[in-house]
Amino acid sequence: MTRVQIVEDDAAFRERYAAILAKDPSFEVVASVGTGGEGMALLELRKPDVLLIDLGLPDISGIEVIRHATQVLPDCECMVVTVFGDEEHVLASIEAGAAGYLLKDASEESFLSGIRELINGGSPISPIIARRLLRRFQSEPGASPPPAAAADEHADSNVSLSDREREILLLASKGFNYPEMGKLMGISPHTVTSHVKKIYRKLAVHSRGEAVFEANRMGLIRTL
Amino acid sequence: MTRVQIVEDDAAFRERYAAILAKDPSFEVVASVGTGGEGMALLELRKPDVLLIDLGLPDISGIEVIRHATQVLPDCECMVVTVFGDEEHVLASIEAGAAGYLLKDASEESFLSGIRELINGGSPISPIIARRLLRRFQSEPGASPPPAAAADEHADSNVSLSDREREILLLASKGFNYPEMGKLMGISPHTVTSHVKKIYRKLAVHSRGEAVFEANRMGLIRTL
DNA sequence: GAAGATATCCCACAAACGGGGGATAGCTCC
DNA sequence: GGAGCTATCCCCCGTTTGTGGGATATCTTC
Repeated sequence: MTRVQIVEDDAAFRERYAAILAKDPSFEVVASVGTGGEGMALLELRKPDVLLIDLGLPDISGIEVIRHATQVLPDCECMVVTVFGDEEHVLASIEAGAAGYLLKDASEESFLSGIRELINGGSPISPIIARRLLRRFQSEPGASPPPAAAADEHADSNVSLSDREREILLLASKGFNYPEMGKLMGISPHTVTSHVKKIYRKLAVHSRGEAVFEANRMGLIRTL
Repeated sequence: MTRVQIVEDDAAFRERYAAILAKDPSFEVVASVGTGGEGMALLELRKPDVLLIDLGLPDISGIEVIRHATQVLPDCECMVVTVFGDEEHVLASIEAGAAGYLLKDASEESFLSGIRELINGGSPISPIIARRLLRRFQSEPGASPPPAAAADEHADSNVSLSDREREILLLASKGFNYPEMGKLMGISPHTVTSHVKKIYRKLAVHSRGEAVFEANRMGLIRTL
């Protein structure tokens, strides 16, 4: 019998988790609360084997709860279930002692199997999260190449955009939309979207803001 | 159409992988060999999108093949499929550039979904492997830069954003959408839109891309 | 001359965004 | 006490974006 505690401020999600867990009789939800304060208080009372923890809690950060849990209940496995996939949250959670990290859009099956993996000593991690972790790992071990921005023509950090792509990126960074860019460049708006798609893949981003940010960081577009 | 190359010395496994891949018409096995030498030679000829690589090859280590692949085919995703779950192999693979790490006992579904995750920018990792990675992360305090906490007194060039606004701008630059930002900050998505509207007015912009660009130019957000 | 990379065009659809309202509450500064 | 600012929340609605397809035409490159 695996005792599970849920700490998640969204009642709908709490219920969803509980419903999923109810499908496996080997799970028992011993606590289900909406704030970090309640969560921490209940940890020592209910002594769960697994803690499902959201990061965006109204009172304190889920990170704090994880830290507390690993201290007072070293045998309790903490699984983060959240919408946040950014590096800061992931790293902070793991450093605090999280053993698993799932995104909230995980399917029911991966959710259940995730918890089973957890109690079997594994660390289920959403692939998107894992990629960020690996990136971190790859950059750490070796001497990290200093980001010395050589302002040369070939200052690309391994990504190279075509002229057309760079041009579009610049226009996008100035707030032009597809029809406007098309007009300015004398091509169809559809073509612009095609280019943008390729740019996003090359930069590994999924939105304008992110693309401009990354391009800036990589020195692909000049701020002047 | 995703081009897959298989490098695995056990013919039975090679065939199994090919059979599984055949079930999804969007996959095409462009090479399937049993030695690292052959594998490296074929990489540049077949230019696969995904490399399934075993570590225990007869001639050279799969690690070498990965290293070679990431150099000559930067866009090719390398997925290790092996029986070795020890830290050395895992870390070496990842440092060499592996993007995924599955154990050979993975189910057919997790195998297929793993490859799909891979090409979608994720990193499928067997939970047992992931646990070792996390342990590594936890033990090595490492050079994890402190999360960009707080508000420095930046010299804003004539516009001044409130703390809240700056915070949102930073999140926007990292590709978060409204619901995610709301969750992250513990406020309603509606509130986020309100802030964004004000930011746009202050910066005199009308889109994410433009906002990030301007904010960058004005030194309101750091490119890190 | 076949293969690759690039640029071009088109369709379609869900999700996200931008901008227009308006409202309550707390805080500061005069 | 009231004006001004910030933060918070909500609705509506048309536009834009992101992303999946697929297609043709260059122009190198091998």
